[in-house]
Amino acid sequence: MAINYDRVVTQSLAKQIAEQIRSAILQGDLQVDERLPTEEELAARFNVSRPTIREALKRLAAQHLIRSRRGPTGGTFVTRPSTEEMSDALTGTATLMVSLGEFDLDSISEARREMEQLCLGLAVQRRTESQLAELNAALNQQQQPISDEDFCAADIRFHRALVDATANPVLQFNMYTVIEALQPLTNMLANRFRDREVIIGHHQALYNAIAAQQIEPARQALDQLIDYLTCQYSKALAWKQQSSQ
Amino acid sequence: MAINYDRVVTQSLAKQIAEQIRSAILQGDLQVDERLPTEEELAARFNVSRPTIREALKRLAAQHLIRSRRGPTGGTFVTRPSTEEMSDALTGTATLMVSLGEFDLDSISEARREMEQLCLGLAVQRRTESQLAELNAALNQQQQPISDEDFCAADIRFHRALVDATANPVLQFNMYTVIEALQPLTNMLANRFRDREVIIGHHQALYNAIAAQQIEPARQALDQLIDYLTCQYSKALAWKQQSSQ
DNA sequence: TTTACCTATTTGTCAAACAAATAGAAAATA
DNA sequence: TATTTTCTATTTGTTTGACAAATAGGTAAA
Repeated sequence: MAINYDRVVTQSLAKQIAEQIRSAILQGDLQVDERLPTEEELAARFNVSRPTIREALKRLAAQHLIRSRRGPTGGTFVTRPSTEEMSDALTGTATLMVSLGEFDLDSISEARREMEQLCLGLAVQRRTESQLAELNAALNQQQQPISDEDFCAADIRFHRALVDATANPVLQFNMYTVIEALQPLTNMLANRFRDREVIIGHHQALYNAIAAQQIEPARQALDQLIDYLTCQYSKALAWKQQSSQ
Repeated sequence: MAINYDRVVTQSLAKQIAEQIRSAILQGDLQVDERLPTEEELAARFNVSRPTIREALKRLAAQHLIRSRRGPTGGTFVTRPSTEEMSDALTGTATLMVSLGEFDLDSISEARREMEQLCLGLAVQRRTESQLAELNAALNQQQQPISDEDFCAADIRFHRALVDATANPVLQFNMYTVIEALQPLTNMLANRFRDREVIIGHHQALYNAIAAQQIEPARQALDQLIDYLTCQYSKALAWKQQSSQ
């Protein structure tokens, strides 16, 4: 008769413990701001050493699930990650995927075009005066004699303001990936004065159309911007590939 | 005259070290599959203890940036995270955001409608026979007398197949957030036979339109599905809120 | 009333040791 | 000669035990 075997556990103790606590948090069994047992108590409960518990907790902290504080009112608490923390984590992930070649330029371009057009439709309807002001401020910043880094930061600022005008946090959250996934590629063009001029021109057209709440000119400006960027990226990549041979 | 003060560092050593290594990875200074110095060597280099190094490394491991192995050919290696690993991390994040109320139902609904309509446009053009087969298989699975969990899993399977038909990894990556962010809400409806029938009906219409490559019927079917789901969610939430008072 | 000091608690860091996993080399066996 | 078993050194995983640092709140002093 056949013998049944239990699955062999190859994961480290710390990882297993982290997974258990993570599941409890995601399932709502641990509430935000709830205090976990002390490290000593957790060690006793899981029957492991305190350093092992600490390794497990550091995994959770790295995922913005918990935070800790020393002192009599200290301890380890389930945390409420801010949207900014999550976005930073997400863009780091996206940046890694791009650098690993998981996302090719055509896919990024297409995703950005489609998703930003979608946002544009909502932004044209819903933009507020303060969001318009932010778009304008980013545009003005790009027109200054600023560094490549600042130009790129202003570029992100402009597109984030556009996405913020959708008034939809889910779209905002997702668009940050796409906007900043192109960041390393935008860096290739930021040093060229001519490219800056063209980008600023399209941004100006975008801004004008959004301000006037005219969807068609806005769509065309965005299409032309994405077309231009994709074309320049391709040229820059080809040139870079050729000059490195 | 004024005295200048250096910024006081309040972050733990482990976190600071993790951030430095993470930056090196994201900036490409550390390549995938590259082996880091041993824990002993890192401790010497950063002038800290080995347990502190281990805590830093566990943070990076939790973010799928490194992996480790014991033994003579062991060590700590920069890892190439799979798209699945990243998606799992992302959906965990999205699930947390939903449960924390960062994403309200209207925003989720709107984002899903807009983004899935976008994907639908591409999917109708690009779907392959095997993707159609996968859509059909998920649909057939939902029509079986299965558990609530399996019904929800089949629901995700159907929509993932739809998104996969866009042939765009960036859209796929982003859509997983939106698809699974609604997962806890779909759970509310999966136990009701009547709701299942309606959902299956819309899925059938979607499948038929995608198979026939007719965009308008596909759009209408998706709109009706999202409308139905949003309406039922609202009712279920209102009912749940009322019965918990 | 305000400021300074103190205490006990919890996390952060450390040293040292040993366990476990492991690739490949060497030895034993068929 | 080919295959299997054993062994070794390396690196990570885990533990024990200790002490440092941060800290909220209570108490004492000004």
